[in-house]
Amino acid sequence: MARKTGSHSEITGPRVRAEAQRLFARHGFAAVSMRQIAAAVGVQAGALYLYTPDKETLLFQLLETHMKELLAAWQAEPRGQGPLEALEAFVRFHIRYNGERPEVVFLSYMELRNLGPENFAAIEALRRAYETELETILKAGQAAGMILVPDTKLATMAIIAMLTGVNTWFREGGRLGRAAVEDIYWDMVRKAVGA
Amino acid sequence: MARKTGSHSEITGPRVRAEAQRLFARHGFAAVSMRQIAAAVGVQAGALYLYTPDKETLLFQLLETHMKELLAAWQAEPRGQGPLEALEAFVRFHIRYNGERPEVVFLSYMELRNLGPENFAAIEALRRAYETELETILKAGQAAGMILVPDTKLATMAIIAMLTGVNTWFREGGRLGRAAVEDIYWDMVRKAVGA
DNA sequence: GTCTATACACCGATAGAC
DNA sequence: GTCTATCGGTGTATAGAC
Repeated sequence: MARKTGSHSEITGPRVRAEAQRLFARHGFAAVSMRQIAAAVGVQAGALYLYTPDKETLLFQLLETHMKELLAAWQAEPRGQGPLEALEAFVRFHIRYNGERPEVVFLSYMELRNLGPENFAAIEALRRAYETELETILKAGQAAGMILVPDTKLATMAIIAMLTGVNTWFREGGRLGRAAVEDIYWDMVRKAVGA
Repeated sequence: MARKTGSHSEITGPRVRAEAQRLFARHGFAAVSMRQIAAAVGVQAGALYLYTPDKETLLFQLLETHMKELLAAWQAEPRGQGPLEALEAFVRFHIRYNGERPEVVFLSYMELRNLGPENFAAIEALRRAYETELETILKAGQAAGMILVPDTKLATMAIIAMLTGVNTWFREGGRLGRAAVEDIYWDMVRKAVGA
């Protein structure tokens, strides 16, 4: 039975976050009003404040959830024994995982400046933790003589930028499928680190 | 003699663009008001409309000017004879040129969605022209057997993403100087394309 | 839990005086 | 060329009814 009003807390909360994510990604955080989010959810603007104390916190929770899930997913990702296998796993994981959720990945790179200092620092710390995962692999490979890069920190940043860039041009149904893109990027990364 | 009012057209126009660029880069296009820009310039909000028909056009002109200057600067850049020398010139040029104007480069990547369809298309065309410059080099190198990449288009996107990413972490006075960064990235790019 | 109504500030853009 | 004043609209967030 449809009804216009009533208790929907368990449904509305996730819907608010989903619509906010979609709209923020599409138009930008500052360009989206709470009224627009409410309209997309199908409630009045005031009702949003049952689920978030304010607009910035809504953004922060989207980003924090994403970063924590990203780290957890990488921890759970199967990877081989050596540094080279780990590097290949990272490359394929990053392309695949980010490719599956372009909206929130986009937000994570574009809307950090709309966070206050504490919230910003919290997301930055999670991002650094993720970068450290890759740098640790590169250092191990370097130590084992299986990788040769001039600087592991710069190689880390270069590889992540390169992989994240896939989201800016990849389109489902385009010339290349996801698997082919993974293969090609792994080939370039492997060569770039002298493996 | 200082005076509060008078004719300053030749000075105010550039100042409006400079302050808009600074504020847009710092806070985001949608988050900056015309009143803020006016205050930074030292005029009243209404006076801005002597220099731009509206806010979006102000953004567009910043981006268009930047992209045209980027293309012109690359055309004027000295480069060697072969594809490998041209690739090295491109890598070093991109890092150096973008590193010198981080604000407008940031805008060019972040604020495209605030343009209307025609303005968006115009900037996209300029960006594609720049990407084509690199892809042409890669194709020539591939044809000459001096470069081996699985896909020149993907290699183009990967290299540009990787190089542009430098701006996200590079800080003047950090561990590495600009020249060292150029050297390191050129080393990684050279290896990535199998040269 | 959601609604209606609203407080209060700010928005982009324009008109007309000087 | 710049100012002051202002239009019509929208912003986030809250109060109180149900």
